[in-house]
Amino acid sequence: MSSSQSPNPKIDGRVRRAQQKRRERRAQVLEAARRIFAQKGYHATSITDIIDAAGIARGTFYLYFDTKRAIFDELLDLFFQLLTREVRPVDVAPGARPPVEQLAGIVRHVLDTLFANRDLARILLREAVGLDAEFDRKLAEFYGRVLAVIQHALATGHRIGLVRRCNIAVTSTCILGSVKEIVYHLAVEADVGDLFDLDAVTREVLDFNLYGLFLPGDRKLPA
Amino acid sequence: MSSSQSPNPKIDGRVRRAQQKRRERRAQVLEAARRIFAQKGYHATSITDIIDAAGIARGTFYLYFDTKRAIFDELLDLFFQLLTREVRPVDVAPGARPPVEQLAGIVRHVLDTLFANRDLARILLREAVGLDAEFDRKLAEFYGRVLAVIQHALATGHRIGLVRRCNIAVTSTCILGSVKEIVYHLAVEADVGDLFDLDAVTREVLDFNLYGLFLPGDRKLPA
Amino acid sequence: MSSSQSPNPKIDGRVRRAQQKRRERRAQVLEAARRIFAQKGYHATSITDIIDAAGIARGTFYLYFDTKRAIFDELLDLFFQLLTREVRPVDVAPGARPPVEQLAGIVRHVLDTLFANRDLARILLREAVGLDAEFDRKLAEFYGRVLAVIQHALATGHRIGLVRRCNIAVTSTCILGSVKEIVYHLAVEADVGDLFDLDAVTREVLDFNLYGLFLPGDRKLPA
Amino acid sequence: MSSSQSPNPKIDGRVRRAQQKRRERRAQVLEAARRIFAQKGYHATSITDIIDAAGIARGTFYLYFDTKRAIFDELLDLFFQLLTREVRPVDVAPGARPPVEQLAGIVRHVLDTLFANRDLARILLREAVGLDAEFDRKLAEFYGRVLAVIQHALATGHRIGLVRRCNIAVTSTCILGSVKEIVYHLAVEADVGDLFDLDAVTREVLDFNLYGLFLPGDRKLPA
DNA sequence: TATGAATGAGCGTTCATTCAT
DNA sequence: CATGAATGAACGCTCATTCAT
Repeated sequence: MSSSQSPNPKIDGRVRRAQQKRRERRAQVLEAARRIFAQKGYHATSITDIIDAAGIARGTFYLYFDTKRAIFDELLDLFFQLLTREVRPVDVAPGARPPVEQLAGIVRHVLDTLFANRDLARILLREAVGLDAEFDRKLAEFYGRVLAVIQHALATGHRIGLVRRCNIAVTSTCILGSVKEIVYHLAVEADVGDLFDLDAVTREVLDFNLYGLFLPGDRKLPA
Repeated sequence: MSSSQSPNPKIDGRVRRAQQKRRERRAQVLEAARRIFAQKGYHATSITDIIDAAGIARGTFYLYFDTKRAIFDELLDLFFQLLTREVRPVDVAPGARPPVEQLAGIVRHVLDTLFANRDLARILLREAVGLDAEFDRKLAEFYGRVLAVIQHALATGHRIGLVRRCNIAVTSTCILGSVKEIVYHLAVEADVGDLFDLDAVTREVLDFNLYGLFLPGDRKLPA
Repeated sequence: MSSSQSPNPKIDGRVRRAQQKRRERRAQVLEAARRIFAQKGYHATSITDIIDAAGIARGTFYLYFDTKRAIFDELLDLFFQLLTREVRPVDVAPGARPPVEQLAGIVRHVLDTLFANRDLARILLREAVGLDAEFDRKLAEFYGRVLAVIQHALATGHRIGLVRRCNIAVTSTCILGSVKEIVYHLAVEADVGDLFDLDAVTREVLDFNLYGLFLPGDRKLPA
Repeated sequence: MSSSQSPNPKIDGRVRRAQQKRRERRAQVLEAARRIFAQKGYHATSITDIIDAAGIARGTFYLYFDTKRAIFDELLDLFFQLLTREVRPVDVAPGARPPVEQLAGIVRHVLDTLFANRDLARILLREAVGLDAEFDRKLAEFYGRVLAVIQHALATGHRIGLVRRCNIAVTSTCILGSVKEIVYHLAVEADVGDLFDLDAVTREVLDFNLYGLFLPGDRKLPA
């Protein structure tokens, strides 16, 4: 019950091998573009830079990608997928792991992933900002999804009495901002040789978001 | 004891009026550039866009600014000054206003200023990101100064026992990020017609940074 | 017997003084242009350069000269006059000074004049070359006049049996060339501090043109 | 014993043909530039002029030459080589051809070459003069080499008693000047239809430089 | 499929000239 | 007369994209 059958398995194999080769070629160009975009930024990167890095001819590039913009979009979309996969609502069902543990896990995963894909993170946080209206929409959509997850978590926290009352829109934005800034430093500004204790950073970020700055004894609002 | 005397007040007046006019002209071009840069971004903005918006001829632009880049720099530097003026260490001397009130004042001022200069904020947070190495340095320096103020405040808070122990580097980055993200939403993403209760936003941001998310009763670190 | 009479001598004086001032202003601009043109060349010299050097405003320049090209032309015309004045047919009338002495005098005068007006010489020999078709005509006319004088002298020399038979067109061109090249070195290439014994140079140039290179004993044409 | 072997002669051929085509294209642009530069001069020639004459697109020009200046330099360098090849010290070894015959050969060759490359000669003698400091250096170097050869010849002439005593610096400059001026007339000023008996011109130039103007009998210096 | 020569719209910048004050 | 702000045509150059081979 295969969806498509061919009377000629020999040609099938040839086609499959060709497609395989094509996929590899594409990946090779994508990889080169990622490196260069991260290094020089979108505008400063020329098609020449990419094809030189990929070791292909000018025309070949356009065999795999429609425009310079298209390959950039694809890189970002890839990264969006990578990140979205990790951002998942906290499970508050009975018997689930403690929420805070789950949060720690998510944050740790996000930091790990970003750090492992510093190039893409750099592109997302630096080069994709202020590119054009079309990209703004895409970015807004992505961050909107992230915010929705955070907001859902806050609302759940309110419902089960774990989280104090607050303006969800503002607070979720603050949380997103604090994480983005940490990621930015880790992925963009930190020198290559810098060593990070990602566990410690994770704990600090969580602590900041969960407990704020004040000591428990001072927990009174300003008059 | 007048600061400067001229034997020819008539010419003096003429000169003064000319300088006045020149300043106005400059401001007019700067204003046009601000609008366009905020709207289309640095790269998508052409000199033609700016002079069309300013209603001047091509050559006139170069009478007031050396290069396209120079006028952009000037806009950003202006904004840096505007912001830096407001970011000042918290005063913990006896008799000073309560620190939290001071913080509230600073945050409120920053939000006010940014909101009143949405174009510049948009340029700072979107167009100046990932522009080039020279601008990166400038930006890093600015945020470095802001971070230094936050870190100083945290250290002081530790010393006087107001703030719980934490990793100052990570925590200050989180604070900066939460404020930047709020500003970004207010200045960049919010629709023109949106109404904000800046007081309420200020309060929420402060609450988030000071108290975090958890209810007092839950104030225990995750195992 | 004055060509024009005025009923108002007071206004006459005023007019005369104004014209005098105008003439001085013109000379001042011309002098500045001469300096700059000689230094930087025609194309590299901007109107800004000239008015800065002359200490006048932009518009003032166009009060005295129609175009950048016009002031350049005027400088060259001035120099043409200066030189033409000195280039005069040799007098072979009985009782006149010996022809060779006259020649020595002329060459010496030309070298003196050119050396005293190195700026103008530099402009004539460097900047005016290959400027445009219109100027080519002017230059050709000037050198044509010089050549005519030389050719006349050669013809006269032939007639009175002083000069050996030769192709007048070619030989006069050689003579002009040898003098031009000497002038070029003196006026253009020589460092400011260099000292020249103009008398010695004059003698050498004359010797070269009159006697050529060969020793008398070798005076036989190549087979 | 073939100089290079390739496992794929088909590709080799393709590469060779492509290089051949490239060389032709380059030559075509160079040729167009030569024509226009000679006609209008460096400054009056625009890239548009060149590409129109060459029948190529704007970008194509920059595929073959880096800047407008670079193509001009290349033309001149080409010509420098062409000329330098012909200017060679006179051989005075026993058994060598008579020096005067050698000189005649050199002069004849120079005139031939220049006349055959009138465009380049025009560019060298007109457009390259007073272009900029960088080019001045280049030109000075070239003429310096030519002068050195002349001076060496003079010194040799003195040594072997063939040439009368003279100031070598001044005399060599005169010789250079006389040849340059002849070349200038032949290559730059002469109308296209003019006919020259280059042999006759050569003889006249040599005669002028060797014997000067005076008849043997008058060979006495002015008092 | 792969190539790379060719394209041309578009850019930022300059500068001789004009003209209202 | 003198000023200098304003003008705009023209320049050299770049680079994403196309297409014949």
